Amino acid sequence: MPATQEDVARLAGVSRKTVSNVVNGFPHISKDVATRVGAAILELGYTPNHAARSLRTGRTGTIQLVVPELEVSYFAELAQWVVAAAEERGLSVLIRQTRGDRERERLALEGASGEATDGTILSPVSSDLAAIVSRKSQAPVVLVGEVAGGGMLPHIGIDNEAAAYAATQHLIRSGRRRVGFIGAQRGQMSHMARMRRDGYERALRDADLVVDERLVRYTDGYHRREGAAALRDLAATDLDGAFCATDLLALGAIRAARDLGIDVPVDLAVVGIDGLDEGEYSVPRLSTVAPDKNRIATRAVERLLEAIDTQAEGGTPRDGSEEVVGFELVQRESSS
Amino acid sequence: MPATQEDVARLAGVSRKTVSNVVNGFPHISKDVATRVGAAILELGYTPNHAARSLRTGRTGTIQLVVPELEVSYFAELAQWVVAAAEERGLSVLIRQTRGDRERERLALEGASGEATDGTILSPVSSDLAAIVSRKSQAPVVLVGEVAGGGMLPHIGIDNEAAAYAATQHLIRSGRRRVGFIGAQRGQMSHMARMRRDGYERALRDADLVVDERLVRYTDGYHRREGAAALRDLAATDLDGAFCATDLLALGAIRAARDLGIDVPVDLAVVGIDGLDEGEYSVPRLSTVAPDKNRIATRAVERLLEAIDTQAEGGTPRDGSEEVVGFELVQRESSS
DNA sequence: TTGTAAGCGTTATCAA
DNA sequence: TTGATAACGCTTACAA
Repeated sequence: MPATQEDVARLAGVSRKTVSNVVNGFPHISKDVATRVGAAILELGYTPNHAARSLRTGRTGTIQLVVPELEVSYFAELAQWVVAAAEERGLSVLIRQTRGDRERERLALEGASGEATDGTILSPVSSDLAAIVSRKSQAPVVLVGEVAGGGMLPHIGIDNEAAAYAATQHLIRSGRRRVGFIGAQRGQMSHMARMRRDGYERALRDADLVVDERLVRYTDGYHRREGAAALRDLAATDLDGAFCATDLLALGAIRAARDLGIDVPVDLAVVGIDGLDEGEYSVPRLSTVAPDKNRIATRAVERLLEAIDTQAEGGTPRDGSEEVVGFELVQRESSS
Repeated sequence: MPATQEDVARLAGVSRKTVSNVVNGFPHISKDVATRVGAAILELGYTPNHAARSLRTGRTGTIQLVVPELEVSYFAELAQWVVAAAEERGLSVLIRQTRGDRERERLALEGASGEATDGTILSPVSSDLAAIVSRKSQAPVVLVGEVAGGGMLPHIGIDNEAAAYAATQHLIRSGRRRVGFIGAQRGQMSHMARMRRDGYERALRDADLVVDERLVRYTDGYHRREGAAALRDLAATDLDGAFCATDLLALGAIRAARDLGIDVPVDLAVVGIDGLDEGEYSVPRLSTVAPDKNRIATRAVERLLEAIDTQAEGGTPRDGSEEVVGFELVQRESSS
């Protein structure tokens, strides 16, 4: 049976409220009382009861991170930064996986775990999430990656069109003329997939190259396996460059190319997006467009915290503004 | 302002307790009352208040997963399985990262977040954690991976010695005679590092090969970078095989070998441990000893749940028994 | 500077 | 089968 404030108060010979003051670092406490209470706390091994505290304050000190799946390295790296940024601000992070499932996504926001947290950082699977915005007076949500909710929710991410443009342009500048596209999407065309595709096409047009549908493939998810399958499918064409919507797809594509005797980068140049650590050590090393993941995570946590505070003060949360984070084109061996 | 049981009770014309009964699926409720309450809940958009419920019940419905860092793919994959297994049992997972830091590890168990969860699945950084066991009547802990607490805590993991033996033996059988070891550890020799090293040595001895300290390197952490550095360091020797304590170290080693013009597997055969998805698509594909990660995660969640229930019923938790999970030697291109 | 009283939303106990 | 009442441990008025 853990000790309560009551126990500490009794042992220290003060009132419960005084213990509370000491615990919360309330300013006006006499030296004598402070040390007495401190000693009692130590002796009893008292820890404030989290549930009682949040029942009273309405805050849990926990935020939720909802991603498709941690097995996809981008989300693991993002999660790492989110957990770190949250820790710096005294917050804990609850992680949920949607596996690209709408129902799981909805549950994460409306179900019990939404109630157990102060707010959510969501990497949505699809842009069609009217449901997200229509939630009545629930905890705040900040979007990361995919855009959703029709621009009604705050969103942190890179300029996907520009990132795709940079990647494709890089391939063209390295002398490729038949540049293909391997894009990830769940279900129907997502906003992110469309942006990356748009950037790809604009880069082609700017270089006076034609957009050839035969060089374009879509995958259901983000796994290496799917990138490999897409490339095998493209191998019959005269492809000499491949812009992949994510690094994992690119790494899968490189593996498949290798199996088919296609030399990367000689026969085929490959560029991805994500800036995974894995691409720095792959064979060949992967050229990529690296978003500032640390910044995305940090800003997402900050924005969420702002929204939580605003709502707590009864204010109306700032409506969904877009926040664009930088990226960097990293040229490595897969595209030289 | 979210609706409370009180509001629902008023609208449905029943008492608060009745609403509680309906919400918790209590057996004896008249059809009529149930539907009336159900309608009221829907109309008001009522969700049970998590804090109040856990204050009352003493349960949070959340468990903690404490790992060194999610950026290390093994932990990301493990986390994925833990989150999935927890979800199946109606639990949420709070993730904390220790970054190999003792203080963070201690805080995760004793600090506020320990109070916010029903129990902890811990992947400790070192075996020297007397502190873990000496915690007074705190929430239960189940260990995963590294052993700690002097066998006083339940532990789920593979037989590290046998896994290392299998990996090393495989290298020897493929004709290697100068097999090196690249091992991960934080600070002083961890229990896991020692077990893996023991298995490595036993396999050498069983094949009448000598253990040569010059072929052994230790890294501080688990990153590709460190595996690469270790291999560069070993390159001056006559090494023809390398057993790496983790897949990430192995992948780093392969990259470094490549850079030095060492052909894997012709000049150097490499085997890791972890069974990462990454190794299935790397160039060359990575031979590995794959633990049943799903089972480790599932059993850890189950054991933790058992311990939580036992403690809730006032029983003394079953003492730290070891639970061994299977592994599989996966032969791929890096060691043929 | 400290103490007293009240209540956060829920479930457990016990009567009705 | 349902309802009243009392906690759970804490913080926030307000009073001393």
